[in-house]
Amino acid sequence: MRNKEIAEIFYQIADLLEIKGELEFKVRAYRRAAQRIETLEEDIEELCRKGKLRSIPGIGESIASKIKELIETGRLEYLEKLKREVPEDLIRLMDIPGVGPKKALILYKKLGITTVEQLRDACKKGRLRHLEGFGELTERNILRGIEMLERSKDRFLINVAYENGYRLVEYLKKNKDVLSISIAGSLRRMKETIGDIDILVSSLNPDSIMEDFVRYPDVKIVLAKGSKKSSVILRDGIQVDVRVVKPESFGAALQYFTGSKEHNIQIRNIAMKMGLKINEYGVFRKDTEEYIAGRTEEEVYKAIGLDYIEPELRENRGEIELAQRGKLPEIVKYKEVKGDFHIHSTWSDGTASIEEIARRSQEMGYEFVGIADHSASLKVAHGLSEEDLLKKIQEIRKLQERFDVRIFAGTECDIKPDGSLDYSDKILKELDFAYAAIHTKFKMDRKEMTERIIRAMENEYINILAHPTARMIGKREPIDIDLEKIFEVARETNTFMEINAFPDRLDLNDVHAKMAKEMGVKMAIGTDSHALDHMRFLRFGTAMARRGWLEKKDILNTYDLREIEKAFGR
DNA sequence: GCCGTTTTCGGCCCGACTGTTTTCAGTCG
Repeated sequence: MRNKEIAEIFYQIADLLEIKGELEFKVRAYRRAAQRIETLEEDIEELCRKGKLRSIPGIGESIASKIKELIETGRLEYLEKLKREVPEDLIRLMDIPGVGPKKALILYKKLGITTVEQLRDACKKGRLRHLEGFGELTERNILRGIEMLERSKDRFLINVAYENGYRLVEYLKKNKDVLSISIAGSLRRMKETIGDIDILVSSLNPDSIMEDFVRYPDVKIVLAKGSKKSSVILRDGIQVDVRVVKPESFGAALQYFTGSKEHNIQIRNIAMKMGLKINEYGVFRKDTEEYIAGRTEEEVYKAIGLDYIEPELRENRGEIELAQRGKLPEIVKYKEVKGDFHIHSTWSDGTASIEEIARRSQEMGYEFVGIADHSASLKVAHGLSEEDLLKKIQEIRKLQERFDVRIFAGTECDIKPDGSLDYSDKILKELDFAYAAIHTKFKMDRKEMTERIIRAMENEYINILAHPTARMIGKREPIDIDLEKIFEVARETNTFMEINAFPDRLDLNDVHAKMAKEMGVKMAIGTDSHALDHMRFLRFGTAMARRGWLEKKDILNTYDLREIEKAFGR
């Protein structure tokens, strides 16, 4: 059984226990264990065999024996028993915003409701309003919640959240009562997908901020409006929460609302052991309630003896321990990424000419730009014949005379099912660099697919493996490959792994990038732009690199031109 | 259910908003 499957089962147990009204901390213990398992790097079956389950924090005697039972028998009597007591379907009701364990249980006990459909029907017929703790408004809210759930099943891609978030920040900044303002939450941490947007403001006049916020032209529905917190849904369907705090609490609140939750729990534990208390208003002495810090985040971290931790690192993946010892990595800065390797032009399926791309690159302050169009066999994307590729190289050489930005002539060469390449060595050699990429036959078995990719990487003219797992967020599962093996070969052959910055790819992702770095593999960021407008996605690739703890030296895009040319080895 | 530099028992992060109440439970993050 995979880690994720086992984690799912413990999440399920937590939900069922919660509906049953079990002790809150027991529920939390199961959730914590599930989360640990989900984010575990080692294979849980392996740990189980070695009898090391108990070494996972949050897993004690009881949960360890349940894991063992699951792995050995494929089922869990405890879960079966729970399901006999509480209908499994009730869990789904808790997905509806506004319905928690208590309401779910009442709905089941009083009206026999177990499914979302039944609940929708009961709301429409006005059957909920007579229940204790429910009213007509509750019915309407639940109906709206169901609608929203169905509409927003998927989280939002980072670019959607990023653009909406920063546009709104610019709008709010015009209010003269805004003293400081920042994005918080998962968007500030630059997670690959975003549930909702959090914005934090410091002001002495919160009502003025909230008035402006709910009047923002893109607001579709106002969900809540108070002087400390308000929530709306924007036209794009994404929810935005704005919170207003006093200036002396801004840093503490920013730290609190940036999360992640797991990171903050750790932070609070450290504070607790020091006799301190951290909440969104500041750091306080536990006994006297004396205010110690809170105006800036730096202050908050310093108060508990930690170096400042960049938002992208705040996932409780070991950053706190390193911050305590002053050993945090110096992660790559956004401005250190000096160009983009992966841009499609009108020669294949891009919408901009090479000249336009070069001009835009210069405007963006790039030192280099890589043009990487599709290869011949990818007919749907107008892949270039070898003949046309030579013409394209000529065009680039000519354009180069008129531009300061270095234009690298490249390709995104298809890897055929047998691992051979779409272009001959003779023509690959003429280019400045070459990507290899999988665009066909995604469903090969693990061994075959891994060998296919390795064979391509072993070609001396291939420099970068494009979007290594080929996943598309919300659309396509990653291909089945042995990443560890691929990273080993990458290190041996000096092949760079791409961090594809296109918002629905983000491939390698943060976890894979971290793993690659730890194995000594270098990476290259590319946007996979098919239009000039896509070129600003570069930031999302850098974000994945930062989330993967990558430093400047790990990323080809930060090298000097000489070093890049040397790395390409032509 | 888990855990331990104050604890093998008694804590476990904690506050805001909503809708229902008429002082608070439920939900959320």
